[in-house]
Amino acid sequence: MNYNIIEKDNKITIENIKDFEPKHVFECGQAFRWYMEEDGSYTTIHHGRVLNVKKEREDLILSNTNGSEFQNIWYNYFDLDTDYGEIKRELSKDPILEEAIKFGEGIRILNQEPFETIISFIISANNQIPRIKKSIELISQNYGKPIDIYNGKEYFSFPNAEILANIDEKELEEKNKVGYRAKYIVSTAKMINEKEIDIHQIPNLSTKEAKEILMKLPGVGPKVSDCVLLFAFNKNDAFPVDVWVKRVMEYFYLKKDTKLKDISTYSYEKFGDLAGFAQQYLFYYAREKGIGRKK
DNA sequence: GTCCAGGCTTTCC
DNA sequence: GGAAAGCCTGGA
Repeated sequence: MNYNIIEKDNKITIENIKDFEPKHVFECGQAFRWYMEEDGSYTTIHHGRVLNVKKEREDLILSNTNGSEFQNIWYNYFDLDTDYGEIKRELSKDPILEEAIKFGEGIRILNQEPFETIISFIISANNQIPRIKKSIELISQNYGKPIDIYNGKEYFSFPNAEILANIDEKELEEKNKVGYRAKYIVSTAKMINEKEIDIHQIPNLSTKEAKEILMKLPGVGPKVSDCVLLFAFNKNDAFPVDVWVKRVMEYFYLKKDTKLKDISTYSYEKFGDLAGFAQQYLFYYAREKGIGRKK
C-alpha cells in the first residue's frame, strides 16, 4: 500500500488515509489499552512505545513518534499493508455485512503482542470491557516497567511471561481484580515461560494447528484462542464466537440455540479467509446496536 | 469420544 | 438481580 507520509516535530502525518477510523479501530473490542484523551484523540502503549493517534479531516496524525519507529513498529501494528477497501468490497456482496461495514467502515485488525493478547483475552472470559481494561492497566502498573509520560499520564509496559510466572496467585487476584482467572494467568505464564508451549512457533502453523496448541493453555478455550490468533498472529480466517457474535449470527443467518461450533463452521464456510474481518464488523455492529440483546 | 449443567470473581446496567 | 468478547470440571 502507498501512503503520503510527512514527518515533522515528533509527528507522522499520513495524508488522505482510507479505511482508518480511530473510534472504530480502538473501540471495537480487539484491544484494551487505548485511552481516549479530552481532544478525542487516543493514546496507547505498545512495544515499549507510547503513541497518540488523531484523525483530522482525512489525515491521520501519529504523535510522540518518528519515521523509523513508524516503519519498524506502527506500520505493521496498524496493518497498513492490508487493503481494507478490497476486503470490504468482497464482504459487502453479503447484504448483512454490507450494512455492518457501513456502520464500522473504519475498522482495522491490529497486530498486537502475543503474550499480552493471550493474558488479556483470558481475563476477558465472562467479563465486561471496562473491568477487563482496568485489570490490564493494574497488572501493567503493578508488574510492568514505566515507559513514558504523555499528556500528564504515566504509561507502563505489560509484564512478560517470566514476571507473571513468578507472582503468587492470591496476590494477582487481590491486587488486580481478575477473580478466579488468576490461576489461569499464572499457569499460562509458566507454561509459556518454560517453553512448554512455544508461542514463537505459531506463525509457522496452520490456523487449526495453532489453535490446538493455544488451547492447551489453561483459561484458553475455543473463543479466546480464536481472538489470540486473529489479533496477535494475523490468522485472518479465525472467527471468535462470543455472546454478541452468537446473537448476531443467529439473528441474521441461523436459528436460535445454534451450537457455538456450528456457528464457527458455518461462518468459515461462508466467509473463508476473510472470516476474521467479517467477525469484527459483525461484532462491532451487534454490540453498538444491541442486536438480539434482552431488554 | 461428545454434550451439558453448574460454578466461578467482580462490575456494570 | 441479571449479564458480562467463557473456561473448567464432573457426570451422563
